[in-house]
Amino acid sequence: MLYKRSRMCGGCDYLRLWSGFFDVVFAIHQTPLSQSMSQLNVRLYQLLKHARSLSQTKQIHAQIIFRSLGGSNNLIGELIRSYRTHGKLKSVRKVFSEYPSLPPTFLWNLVIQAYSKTSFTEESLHLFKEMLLFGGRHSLAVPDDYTFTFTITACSRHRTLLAFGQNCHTMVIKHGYDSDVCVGNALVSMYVVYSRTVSAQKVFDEMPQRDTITWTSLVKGYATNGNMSQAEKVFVKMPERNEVSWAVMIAGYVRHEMYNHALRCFNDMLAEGNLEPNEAIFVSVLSACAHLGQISQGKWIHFYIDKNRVPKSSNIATALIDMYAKCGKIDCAKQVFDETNRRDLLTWTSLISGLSMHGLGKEALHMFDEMLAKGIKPDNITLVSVLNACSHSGQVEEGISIFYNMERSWGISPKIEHFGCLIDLLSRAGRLEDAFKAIKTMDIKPDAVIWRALLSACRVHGNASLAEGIIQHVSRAGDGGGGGHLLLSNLYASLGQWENVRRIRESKVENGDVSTPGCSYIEIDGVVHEFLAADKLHPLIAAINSKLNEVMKRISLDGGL
DNA sequence: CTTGATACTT
Repeated sequence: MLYKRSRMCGGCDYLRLWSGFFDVVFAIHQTPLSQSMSQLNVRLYQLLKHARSLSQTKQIHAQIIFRSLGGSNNLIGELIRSYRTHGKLKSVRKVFSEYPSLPPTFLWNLVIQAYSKTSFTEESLHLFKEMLLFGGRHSLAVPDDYTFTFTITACSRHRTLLAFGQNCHTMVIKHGYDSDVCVGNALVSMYVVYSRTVSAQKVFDEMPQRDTITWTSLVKGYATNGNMSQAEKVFVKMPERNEVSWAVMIAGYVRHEMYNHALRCFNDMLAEGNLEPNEAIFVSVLSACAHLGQISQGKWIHFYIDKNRVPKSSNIATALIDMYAKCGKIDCAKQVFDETNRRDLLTWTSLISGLSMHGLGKEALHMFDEMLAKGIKPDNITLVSVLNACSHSGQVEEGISIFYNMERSWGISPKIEHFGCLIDLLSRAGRLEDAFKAIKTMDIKPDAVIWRALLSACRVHGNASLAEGIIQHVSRAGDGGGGGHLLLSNLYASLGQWENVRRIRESKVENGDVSTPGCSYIEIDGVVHEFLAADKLHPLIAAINSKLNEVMKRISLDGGL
């Protein structure tokens, strides 16, 4: 039976393993059972450690049961670990519950860890509580430093378990495990997840020993919950940095929209020359290039990736496609997509979004159909791009149909951004009344983006009376929250009521409500140009504006607006 | 006998 099943599991590496099985069977037949037990144990343990497939794990499991080895800690532990790596939590649980006596701490730890890495983190904590009950009576199952590492990690995965994590922290101190580096690291990163930077810093300060992970976790804390200059202060004090430390800094700059800093940090890392950038770093840096329109740096990174044979994971491909598309090189984006072997949802989505960004709506929809044909289900981000594509290529009916079938076709309920796309779609097509009606029947509260889409269409189509109606509707609905001022002032601006615009702008300044102006970048011949909304600072602003006017004129001639 | 902690954007 063993022979047949292992032949079925296939693959090249199984041969070596199969000869292992053969040795085991051979050994069993050669020597008396009593003498072969410990050898058998060692052999099965080795086999489990190198098992490559679920089927192999199951075969060894069968041998463990068959040879009555169910009480060997090392075998059961390795079995649990193996089932966990295959995502078979039910099997993990079964092996654990079939342990012949009260499981020792080591096995509790493995099961708690197995759940802590999944979305069932509560189960880790449930097991931990159960363990505490047993541990009170049996010294066999008392939690140790590993147990706390796993439970604290579990608390950081789920966003609602701060109190439980704090209880663990108390127990850690009581048992004296707070001097353990890994426990301390788990605590620091847990407090970071819950934005408790002060607590994270306190744990950090009180740790008797720290390693690179401790320092990196603290840097991450300041980079996500504080500002980058605080993160920098910790970063420069670090005794040693690894790839993750740099990744945390670069991603922090990107999160804070400090794209130039991100690129500088990346170059600093390369200048030190002792570490190779990894996938996370490439993804962040490419995102910075995309935001800055820094095509030259982006191309250089692409070249670097190819030259160093960095595997083109779907994440890297996605970042490259996005970078090229945002830098205006849609052909390069397409080429990267064509060269990517393992396309997933993200790769497809970034291409569709890039095509749509470039006004190639028909092509975007075509790619969307191809994606569906490959059996890939879209997510809400894909659908935003697809709806935008419809909007930009005038495929109104197609867009409406996609919008109203989102729920039924893919189980995605329309969110505010999808409504925004729908309103944009209808507005651009001149169906202003339909758009207004759709907004009024929405079950989500419309935001400024949505009103702005409709209003700018009112302006384009010269429909002042509808704009008036919208103003009345908005002030009746009392939509003052977030961007309300801006919205109202845009409303009046679109009606040409400049007195009202001025009144709102002034009250905004009095309230100290200063919004940062929109900003965009483009790189031409190696020079990055920066433009702010209503820019007057660029040296060539007069020439740029006259060109812009010319473009706008030609658009209105061709587009028949 | 044997289990640990840090990273990515759209």
